[in-house]
Amino acid sequence: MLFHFKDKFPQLAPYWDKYLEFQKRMEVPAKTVLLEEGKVSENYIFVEEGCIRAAFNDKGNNKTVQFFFEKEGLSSLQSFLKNTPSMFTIETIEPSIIYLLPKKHVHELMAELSREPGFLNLILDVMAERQLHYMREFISFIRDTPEQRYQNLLNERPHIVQRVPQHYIASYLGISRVHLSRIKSALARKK
Amino acid sequence: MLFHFKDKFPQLAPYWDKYLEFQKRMEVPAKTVLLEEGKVSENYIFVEEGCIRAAFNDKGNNKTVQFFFEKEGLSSLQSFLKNTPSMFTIETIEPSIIYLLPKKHVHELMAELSREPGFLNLILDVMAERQLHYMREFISFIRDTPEQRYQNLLNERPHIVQRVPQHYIASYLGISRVHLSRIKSALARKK
DNA sequence: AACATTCGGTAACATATGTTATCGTCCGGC
DNA sequence: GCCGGACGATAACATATGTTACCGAATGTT
Repeated sequence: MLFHFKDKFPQLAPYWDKYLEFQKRMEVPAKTVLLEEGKVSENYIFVEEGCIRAAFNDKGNNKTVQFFFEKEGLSSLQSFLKNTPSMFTIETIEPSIIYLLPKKHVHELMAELSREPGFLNLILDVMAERQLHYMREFISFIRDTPEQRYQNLLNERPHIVQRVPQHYIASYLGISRVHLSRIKSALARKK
Repeated sequence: MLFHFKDKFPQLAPYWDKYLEFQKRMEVPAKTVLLEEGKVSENYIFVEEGCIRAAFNDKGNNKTVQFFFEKEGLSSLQSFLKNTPSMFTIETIEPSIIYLLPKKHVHELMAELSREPGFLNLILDVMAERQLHYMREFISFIRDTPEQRYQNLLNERPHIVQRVPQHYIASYLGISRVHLSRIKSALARKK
């Protein structure tokens, strides 16, 4: 949740620079596991270049729940905040350049920021936005058919469809890869 | 998100009592609309007695997304925090006793609390928990069949199945009322 | 160049789910 | 006590979706 602040609240920029030195830069190939399901998250991850997915194992099937691209930050929030085993594996999709900021420094940074006036509203905002994100995903399952969900993806986040292998997208949409393929050819025929 | 604190963090109790006088007590019959979809949320709602649902309109169909019971508090978070039109209608299911705390006082209360040490971590915790809630709902759609989702509901939140009319539950599970009825009779046959 | 691996398309079949319609029960208002 | 509406079960049929299996293209490895 941290580096989202950087773009949105430039007035806090000095803090980021101060913590730059603690970040570890890594250049990794595709399919590199950054955090394994069941282990405790130790780093906040910032994507400089490339793309990453969060997934979990369901009776032998690997199911993707979220995608991250350049300039986005992520952590397994629940694991990171509460020191519990992560529900997800975090894995690169493309060869990527990432920065890791150890949990210890994240907490220091948070402590410093909390003294800044307006920080409470800031964090409320950021957390509310995240909450909204998952709520929208949830509602979309109640409201939309898989075909509609795929179209939403095409309209709202086309970069995902362009850069992510199709079978990851299928599990993210909650359907089989065969059915996603069917949906695509049905859409192509309509035009 | 406010009155969750009351049970979990008794050390903050004085604050609640102080704001008691600003709350408006209401005794309402079933199917009373407390907030209409499209309008801006003006009150934080606390359920003293009874039960409430949040729902939205989808092409003429009414779809329920969440249930609330006694001693729970709620608001249409996004509408409440950002003064935007609510995505949901909030409506009683049973005859209920509720307390309304106007937004103005909620903000005052938050401002006071933010001076309390440890409040930041507290609110981070509460927000993270809410986020987790919606994330789990979302993941359940990716992972589970409707039948499994119904069983989860039975196991984890049986009070919902007991007190809420079945067609509300069907839309909450993302299926038709007919199919939920089928699932129930299939389960009954298994035993 | 041969080869394995990953990825996506398609077909055929089985199963899950939606839609519409009908019926019976329960419950509140009159 | 009668009536209408809300609720839930069931059937019959249509459609959506999963599963398995096979093919071909692209890519990386040796």
